[in-house]
Amino acid sequence: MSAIRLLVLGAVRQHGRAHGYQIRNDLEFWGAHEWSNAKPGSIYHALKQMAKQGELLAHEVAPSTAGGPPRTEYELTEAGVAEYFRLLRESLVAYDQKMDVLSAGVGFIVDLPRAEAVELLKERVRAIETWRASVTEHYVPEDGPEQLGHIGEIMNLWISQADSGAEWTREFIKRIEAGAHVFSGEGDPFVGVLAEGEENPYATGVPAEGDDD
Amino acid sequence: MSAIRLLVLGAVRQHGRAHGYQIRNDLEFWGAHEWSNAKPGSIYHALKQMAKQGELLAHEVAPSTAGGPPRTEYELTEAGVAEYFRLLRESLVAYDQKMDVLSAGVGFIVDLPRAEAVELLKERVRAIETWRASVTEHYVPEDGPEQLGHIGEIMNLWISQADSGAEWTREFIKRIEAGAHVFSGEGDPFVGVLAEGEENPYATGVPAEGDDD
DNA sequence: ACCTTTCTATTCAACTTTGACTAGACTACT
DNA sequence: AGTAGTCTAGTCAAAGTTGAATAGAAAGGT
Repeated sequence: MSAIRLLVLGAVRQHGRAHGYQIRNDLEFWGAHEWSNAKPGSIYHALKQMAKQGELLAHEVAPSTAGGPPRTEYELTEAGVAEYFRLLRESLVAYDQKMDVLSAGVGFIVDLPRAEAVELLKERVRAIETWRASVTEHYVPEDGPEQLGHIGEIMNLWISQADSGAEWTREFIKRIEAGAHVFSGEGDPFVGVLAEGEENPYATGVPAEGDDD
Repeated sequence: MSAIRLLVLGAVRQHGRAHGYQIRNDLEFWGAHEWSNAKPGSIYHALKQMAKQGELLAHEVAPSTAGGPPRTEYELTEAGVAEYFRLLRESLVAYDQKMDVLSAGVGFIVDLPRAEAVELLKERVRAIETWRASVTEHYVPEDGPEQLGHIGEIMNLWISQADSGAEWTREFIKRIEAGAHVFSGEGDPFVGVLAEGEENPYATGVPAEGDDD
């Protein structure tokens, strides 16, 4: 699973109704262009695809109000909302070391009730621990990991990343349990969208230096 | 950059001459199906694409010796060798948090001289540190990261993963400097390929349980 | 008034990835 | 000797991703 659908669904949902360019801007505002494959092409493709599959409803809209070609606005259908929450829950639980998916999930985690968020993250920790156990058990030869030669270093790497991921999750759980952030049904949500016309303080300029990927 | 080309080039190179199914088996032997997109389709596609681009030379080979359709064997061209080392070096230095690329690079790191390996890994550490500095500098508002709400948690996550990646790299460097592993030009290399007919102790069965991705 | 740049919004072709499918040959059992 | 199962080897259509290209409108200079 890639992060793009979750991101697009979540972004459209926050607006109620949005066109591609708005999504693109929001994702940039969240820094998603840094950690996900949220390029224009992918966004428009996801919008069209999900419209075709009935998760989004496409409204044809007159030539845009501010220059450029006419734009299409999208809205979540019921199926879209269901899919959104399915992807959101999955992104928080599943450990497949896809950081972009987890990041997207964290970005929308406050759409869930606090208790469920904690529950999902705890399940995540368990999933990581299970993964770790199964990997160390299956991939370490009886005569010790040295037998793997430098290939064993890859295992080291993955395990260290898994441990650090688990540790971050535990700390995050603690912060949530201590009352951090505003979750679903707890009053004014933190909104991470740009209002029509609001300027984006983080507009594509982060890489300023360090642009050498 | 995806890891597949590096993996395929490296695997073909170790055999001297190999067909798709052999590659597929090697990658499975290394556990690459766990941490990379090395599915059959991708492997065959990469082989054909690179053959078309002159990095591999395709030999048509008679109906296989052991059942199944006729197979095509591939060999690295000079351009292929150059591309292999280019990708290998890039994979070790670049910090774009693609674990599969780094993993592939580590898997082939011993094809480089020990000194160069250390040099590249040190550059990697520097790249991570630069990335970290630029992110914290650009994305933290003046009034503290709390202003970002739960979005700030994503930054926490990325930074913790970066730190753990840097730490692993430093430890790996230490081990190499202390003489671990056998690098290019240091005698019998550690070979991670299966000989014709040798059985694969790690054949697709690792997920045994924990298969729920 | 004219030209250049920038912003808005999207499209497209080329490439890559996915997962299911095909199909021949050997293996083991009844 | 038939046949169910598995191993070998690869293909293909559908989906996703990338990066560049398009095109109208407004802003800003000369």
